[in-house]
Amino acid sequence: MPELPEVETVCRGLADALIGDRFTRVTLRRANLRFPFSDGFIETLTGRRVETIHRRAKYILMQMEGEAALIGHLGMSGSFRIEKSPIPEHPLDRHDHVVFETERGLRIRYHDPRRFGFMLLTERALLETHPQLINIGPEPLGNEFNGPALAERLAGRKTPIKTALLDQRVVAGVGNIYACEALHRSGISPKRLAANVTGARADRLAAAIRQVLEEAIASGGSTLRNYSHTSGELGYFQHRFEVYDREGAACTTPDCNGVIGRIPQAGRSTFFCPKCQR
DNA sequence: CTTACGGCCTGTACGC
DNA sequence: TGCGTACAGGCCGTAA
Repeated sequence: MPELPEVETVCRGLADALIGDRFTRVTLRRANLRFPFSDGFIETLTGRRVETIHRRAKYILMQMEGEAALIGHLGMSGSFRIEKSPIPEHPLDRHDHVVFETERGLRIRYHDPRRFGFMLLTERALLETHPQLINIGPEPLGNEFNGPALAERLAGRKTPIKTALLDQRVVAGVGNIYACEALHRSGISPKRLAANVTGARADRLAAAIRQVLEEAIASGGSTLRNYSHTSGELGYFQHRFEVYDREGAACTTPDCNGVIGRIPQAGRSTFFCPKCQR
């Protein structure tokens, strides 16, 4: 489920709640998610204070007091819930795989039915060069991300632009929804050869990627208020999509009158307007 | 190096 | 009601 905006919202919510707090108990309710939990996972985190929480692409990076750091990923179905005290209506269920309890009395649970998410321990000095992160492309909300930077990453790529946008080496954090949305907003066909997105088109696409992500983050933050529902669940919020999951509906582009279509690309659904996306 | 594809999991929506 | 199929916001390992 989560793409960059949702992960950003989760990070802010976790940061608001956890920075400066200390884990008093860490419980693993199974031995693995996508990957086995690192050796010493519980021992390394228990008793440690949380110093920083950041996002890189769709990864959650948590630096702990001392030399340890935690790399987390929500996969397709991961979420966190923060509870200030146990809520009777929300007992742990079979998909609550990790539970953190803190000195300030919080209980944070990680819930992930499909278990495509993961949590890995590393050393903070190795965060930048961790195999999971080393090949990730530029952050789309960063100062250095623009049309020329995007075009450079797309050069020589013989896949459709939609498929290329999902490659995290091209640009960090874009997933299926926002790839579709950004292409629609910039009027570019998802089928266009990636290497042919250059010049003004690349400028428009880079700007559109930045815009849709920023709007989604703003929407998430305001919807959740302090980045969490009253239930304490982080990261799930509804943003208005122009094309995603709108097959058969009218295109929202002014004076277009097209109908949103859906095609498979690289095993994923692409939603687009065949009329105004070229 | 890039690209294509199967696989990992569970849950849900839908057609019969 | 049940059963089968398709699909779901991600990414990894392997093969070509």
